[in-house]
Amino acid sequence: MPLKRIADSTVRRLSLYLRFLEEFENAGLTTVSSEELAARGGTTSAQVRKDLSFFGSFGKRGLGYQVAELTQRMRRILGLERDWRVAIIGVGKIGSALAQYEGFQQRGFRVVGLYDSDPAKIGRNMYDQSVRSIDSLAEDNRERRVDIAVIAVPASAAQRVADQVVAAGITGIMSFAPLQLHVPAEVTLNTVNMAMELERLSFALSNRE
Amino acid sequence: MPLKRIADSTVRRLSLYLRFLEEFENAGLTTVSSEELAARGGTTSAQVRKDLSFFGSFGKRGLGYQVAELTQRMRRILGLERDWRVAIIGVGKIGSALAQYEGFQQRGFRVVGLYDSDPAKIGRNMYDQSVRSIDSLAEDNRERRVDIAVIAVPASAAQRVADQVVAAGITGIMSFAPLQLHVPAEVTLNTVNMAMELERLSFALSNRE
DNA sequence: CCTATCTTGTGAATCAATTCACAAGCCCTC
DNA sequence: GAGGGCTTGTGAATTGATTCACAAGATAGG
Repeated sequence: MPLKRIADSTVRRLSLYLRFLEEFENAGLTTVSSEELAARGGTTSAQVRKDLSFFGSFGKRGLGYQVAELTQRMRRILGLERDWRVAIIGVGKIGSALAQYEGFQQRGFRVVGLYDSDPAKIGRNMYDQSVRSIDSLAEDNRERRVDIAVIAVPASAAQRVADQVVAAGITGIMSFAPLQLHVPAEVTLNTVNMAMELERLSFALSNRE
Repeated sequence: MPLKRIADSTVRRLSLYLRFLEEFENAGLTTVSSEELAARGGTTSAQVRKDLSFFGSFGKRGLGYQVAELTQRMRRILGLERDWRVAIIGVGKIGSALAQYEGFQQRGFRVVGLYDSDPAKIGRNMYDQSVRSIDSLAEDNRERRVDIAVIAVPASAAQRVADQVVAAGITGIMSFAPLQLHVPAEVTLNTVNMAMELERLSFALSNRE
């Protein structure tokens, strides 16, 4: 639907707007202006309108936006109207935290598989799933049809796991490994790098006024 | 040290460069060019040189950069030459994962306190620390001198906790709560929003060619 | 129906980030 | 110590993102 490439910063803000719209909806508001959305998110009304304008025109001049309608539009734009089938690879601390995270399931990200390489974990039942060997990923995926693989293994194993994920035909990856993964262009990769986030904070704290 | 405000994207890349430099150092390389650093990180050599130029000139023309020297410079720039005293607030799934995360400690982020509001957890010993009530944060901090509070509590409690953190005189916050926190300007806040990251991936997957 | 008051949607202008391109410096060889 | 081959550091040019500013629609009230 979008005519030109959408900037990453725009997508991040859309996600924020959706969060605020849900708040407003829960608070019983039926209508919201770009100014109100902007105030809630610490941005400007022009920014909000520009962001939305990439996808269409959803408001009424003089009036603002219908909360319920805009919420639904945002969900559609962000691809949240469908369920996503997720496999979590690496059932260590981070993997376990994610497997149990309710917000995950609630938003339509359904965990359909847990994988690990540790023989002590393989075969065990954890978080309502039977843990399987990473080596069975490709075979499993013939019927599991996983959309997104969450990579939560140590840095040293991450690239090998990523290769297996790609080989299994999974085209979405969310990685928590603190390094740069290499995947083919047709695979979409999003990395959350905790080390980088800490260092960003360290930099900011070290360079105040 | 930096003369003008440094862009967030620049700091993120500095953090990446540091990671690559450590790799190169482990591999025994003594010298590296901006072109090699760029190739490793999927950017351009001009970008690398421009990023570094905000902080000084660290290379030798015709030769490149000394790996060991540049590594140390990057550490200094990012504020990683000192230890940071960290308190983890909310010892649930995410908080526990972080408390046990070795990369955390290794990079000089020392966990000096665990806090929770659950009476079943308060007083217990977890991960080599005695869990304390969030309400004792301000009092504790008179001697604990925490630099960074990691907020890993449910969204509904996050703003209240943030207020307590600020009241305790802690000026660095890393939040994992999926909402926008409001803090005074003198407090540095960095938010990792998992919901946003998932939605970013969802958007990317939904809008492929 | 006309006027006053809002608020959107969007080109134009500004501000910021990235890329280009090249002079300047360094090493090595002869 | 002069020349060739590299690679840095940085102004200038370009590309991209944000902000400005205003015409166009919409509502409400008289």
